[in-house]
Amino acid sequence: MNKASLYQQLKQDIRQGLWPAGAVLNQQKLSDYYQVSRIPVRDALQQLKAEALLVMAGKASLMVPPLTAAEAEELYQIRLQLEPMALRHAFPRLTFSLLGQAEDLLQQLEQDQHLSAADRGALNWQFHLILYQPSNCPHLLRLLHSLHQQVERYLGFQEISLNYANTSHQEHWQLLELLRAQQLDAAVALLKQHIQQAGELLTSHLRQQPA
Amino acid sequence: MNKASLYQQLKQDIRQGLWPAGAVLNQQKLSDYYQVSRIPVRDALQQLKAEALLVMAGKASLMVPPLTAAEAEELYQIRLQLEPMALRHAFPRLTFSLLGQAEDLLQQLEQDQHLSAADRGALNWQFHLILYQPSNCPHLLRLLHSLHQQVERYLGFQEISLNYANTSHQEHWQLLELLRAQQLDAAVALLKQHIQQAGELLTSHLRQQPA
DNA sequence: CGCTTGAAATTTGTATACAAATTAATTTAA
DNA sequence: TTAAATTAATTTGTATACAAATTTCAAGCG
Repeated sequence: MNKASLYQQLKQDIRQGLWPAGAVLNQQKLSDYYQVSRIPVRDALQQLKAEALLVMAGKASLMVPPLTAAEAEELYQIRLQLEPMALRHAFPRLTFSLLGQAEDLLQQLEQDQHLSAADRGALNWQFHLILYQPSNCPHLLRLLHSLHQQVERYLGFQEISLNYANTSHQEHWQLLELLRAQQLDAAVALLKQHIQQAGELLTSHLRQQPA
Repeated sequence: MNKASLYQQLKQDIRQGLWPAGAVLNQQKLSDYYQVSRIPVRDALQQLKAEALLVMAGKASLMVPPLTAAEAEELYQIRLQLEPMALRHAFPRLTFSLLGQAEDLLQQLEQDQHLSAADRGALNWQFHLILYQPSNCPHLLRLLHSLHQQVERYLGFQEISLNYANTSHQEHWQLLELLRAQQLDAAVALLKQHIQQAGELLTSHLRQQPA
């Protein structure tokens, strides 16, 4: 378990609820659990903190942040501003090859019935990423990646994940269709609607039964 | 020199050109220079890397990223999407007291003739931050803070900084005026124009004489 | 002359030990 | 009984030492 993989493992374990929202992670506990010294644990923790996947709890301890409707809404609103921008920048350099890759992902996402919520989240982001990659905007992509990772924590609930998936599949196919037909404005409009809808679904769910 | 202050010091030293664009920072060199062990150096470096104030150079070494017109443009375009959003969210909770604080900052920024480029950058961000704070969007604010820090590296050139300041002072005052008059839409429009203009000034300068 | 190969040097990653700080628990006073 | 203060426990921060990896550089080959 080296530095990079410890970071990945911790991130996954947080997503999957091993360290649930509100849990305080101290270095000793983690270094015991993962069988490494505190140094790589510190590194991983700090990186997760920088990505806001952990937050300060008190003066010096780190916590898995609670899930709140307010945060979810904020994250989706930021996505709503940035993803259309990414799509616009990428559009001129989108190739049929890329659209094909995106299509493959969609099919996989639809057909594989027994995917975990985490897997679905990852595939969903890969789909979007393929469309945004050609933007040649490294900072924007890094930022979006970070946002998606934060959002994924909210999709750990199977119920949400399923609802989410069903309503968005159709929109995903439509999006590809519009892009293939060179209908940028329509595609952007659909993307906006898609994000807004997903955000509203999630936040309304969270407000009904707070995590 | 503890962990937090080492991070601040390094960041400032990068902004001020002690470690110039393209420089490779290795832990040994820094730990010698700042008279601390490599552990806190590692921590600071990793944090700076997470904020994209340092980038990977090769497989394991970190570099002060080169300044490019393309990056500057990207950063400003992201700001252009996010800052209007922040202002809109903050608007309902903007008080005259806050507007007054912003005014004080502007005056300071105008009157103090012998401010360093770094100081001007910091004050400029503080001005914007006062207006965005009441948005109650912690993620958005964190993100904008990070973007501003990256942009500040580009304002180290006194020539740019001065030009920038002169053209933007008037817009800053106007912005406050519109906000005080509850003219949100006009204020947002002006803000957009302000950011776009500043971005274009910077990128055109960079394209003329690459850093 | 350029390219690959391999070894030496440098640099990063990790463990352990100890110092400093924070968190908790317990005592003491109002 | 509650709240403040002090002490004990835990936890984080840092230095040093060593292992693993990367980078550099020079020799060998085509």
